[in-house]
Amino acid sequence: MLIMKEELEKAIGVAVTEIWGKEIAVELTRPDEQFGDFATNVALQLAGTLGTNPRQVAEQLVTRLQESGASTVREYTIAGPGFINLRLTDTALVAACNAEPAKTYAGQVIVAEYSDPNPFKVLHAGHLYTSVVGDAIANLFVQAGGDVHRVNFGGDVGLHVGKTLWALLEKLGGEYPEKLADIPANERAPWMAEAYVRGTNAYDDDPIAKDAIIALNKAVYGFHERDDHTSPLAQIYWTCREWSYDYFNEFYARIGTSFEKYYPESETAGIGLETVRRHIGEVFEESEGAIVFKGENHDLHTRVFINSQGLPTYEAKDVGLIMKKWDDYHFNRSVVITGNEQMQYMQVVLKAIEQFAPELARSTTHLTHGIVKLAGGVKMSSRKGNILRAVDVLDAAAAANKEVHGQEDEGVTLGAVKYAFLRQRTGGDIMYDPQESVSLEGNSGPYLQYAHARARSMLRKTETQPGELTDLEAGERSLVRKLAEFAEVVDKATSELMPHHICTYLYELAQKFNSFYEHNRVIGSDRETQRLRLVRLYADTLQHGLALLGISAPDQM
RNA sequence: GCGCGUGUAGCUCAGCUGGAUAGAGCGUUGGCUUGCGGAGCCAAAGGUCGUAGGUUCGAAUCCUGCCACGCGUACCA
Repeated sequence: MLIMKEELEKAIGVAVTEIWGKEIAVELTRPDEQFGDFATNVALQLAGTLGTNPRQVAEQLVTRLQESGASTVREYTIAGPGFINLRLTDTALVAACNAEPAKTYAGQVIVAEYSDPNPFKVLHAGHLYTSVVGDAIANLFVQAGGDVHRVNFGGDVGLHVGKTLWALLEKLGGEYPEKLADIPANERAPWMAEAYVRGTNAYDDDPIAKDAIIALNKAVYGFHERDDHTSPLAQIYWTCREWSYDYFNEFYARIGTSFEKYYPESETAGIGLETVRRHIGEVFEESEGAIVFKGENHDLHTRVFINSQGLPTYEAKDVGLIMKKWDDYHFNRSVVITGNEQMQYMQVVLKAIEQFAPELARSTTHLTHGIVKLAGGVKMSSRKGNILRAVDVLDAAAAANKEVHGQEDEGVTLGAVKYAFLRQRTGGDIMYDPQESVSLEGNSGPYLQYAHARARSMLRKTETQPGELTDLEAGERSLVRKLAEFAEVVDKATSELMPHHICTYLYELAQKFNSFYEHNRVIGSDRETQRLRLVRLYADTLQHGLALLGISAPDQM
């Protein structure tokens, strides 16, 4: 389709040049179905510079196109103030359905970093959201031919570790790593999460605890520097760190994503520190005892990269991360997905990197999203940390699904959550309503899954083999027209890194099909082979689109 | 204060590289079932696109002011 569309745009551009001697970028758009398959407003654009009536311009252009235009176009019409609408031949339209999305990233190495949970802490709703979005975006790169590497970054060192460790010691009654064996595997994550909350409160309320936590934080850096795995405290640290990664992996497996590499901060801190120090004077400078990057010179904020104690801040660790990713992958493009509270922060980091490694900064894209809000609110106990956890969201969806559907179905529950997250444009906060997401009516993941299952069911029901699609009837043509848009929609979602376009499209497609289905018999009709082909095309397209979103398309539900 | 972002129907959202009557879903109202999975389809009601200006043949879309909310604004991430 893309190729055909580009050819048509080019042909119109050539005609314009031949008639008026002007170069103009022609862009075909998708008009309302009543007008045609493609439309262009070139006549309106030209009328201004030519000083003539747009409809006259359109007529002149259409006459020319009718003489020498593409064979894929059946007719050109002029409408409204001077739009030119094109209607394709059935053959061209059907051919367009089989077009593959563009392989924009063929042969390119892409690193997608998302999710980024911190060891020793709980996974919250934001991690679920960013994981779902990141996974879908990574899928788009894969679809476009990229060699995609999914990676994850998290703080296995830092104050939050000290806080958790402090409370863990209290729970254990001291540095007794052997007591960890008493914690059952399924209680480890909540046990640690609770410790983090307790440690945080102690840090804020109790000066003595605060000093102890700061000391613990320093001690943890020491475990990495000395490669200490044997001292009692180190044993507790490494074991709990491992527990965290187990907990993350279990969660990712549940939601159907996985990462090929974790970059713990402990591994990026050193290289970050080193890199920043190497560029003191040219890029970074000393200020009030710290090493900073003067963002003011670039219309950004000044930020600290190495604090006055000589420790790397997150800024330096992020510098290290980008350097490390580069060493590991030599990527063509690196995408980092985080919450939008980090947007301006990341601009500073990238601007700093641009000063000494411009190609790295240029090939790095930072995408941000908002936070997940639960419709109707949810009871959040301060004992749990007063946050909406990832499992709370999944459990709410599962409960709603069970209530409506009468049974548990992880595939449907996940489809509901993922679709609800992805159908909204990435960037702003999103409102999640569990009831609505599983409702199976309206714009939901399960609606699409069901639509797919129903189509597959029809294909199962008959022995007749799908045939060629020709001489389309009105209802069929309308559906084919929609199917032909798929590749374009995927391309748009890929170039903008906006998966929601696919959601919007799939829902419109399903509505189109349901309408067709309601008014046209397939099995047993005299156009059965043709329509079966249409049904299969539809089911395949739905399945393909859902797969890009990371949503399963069961054959039966 | 400054910077970034958001503001579209009762609710949740598309549309935002300017174009043809501003689109969906939920909810509301009415219709369709002796049929391939009715978890559907058809239809109606509902919007001064935050607000005031500006640019343009044409603005939800671009520019400016203002209002509301969110985030950021040096040693957190």
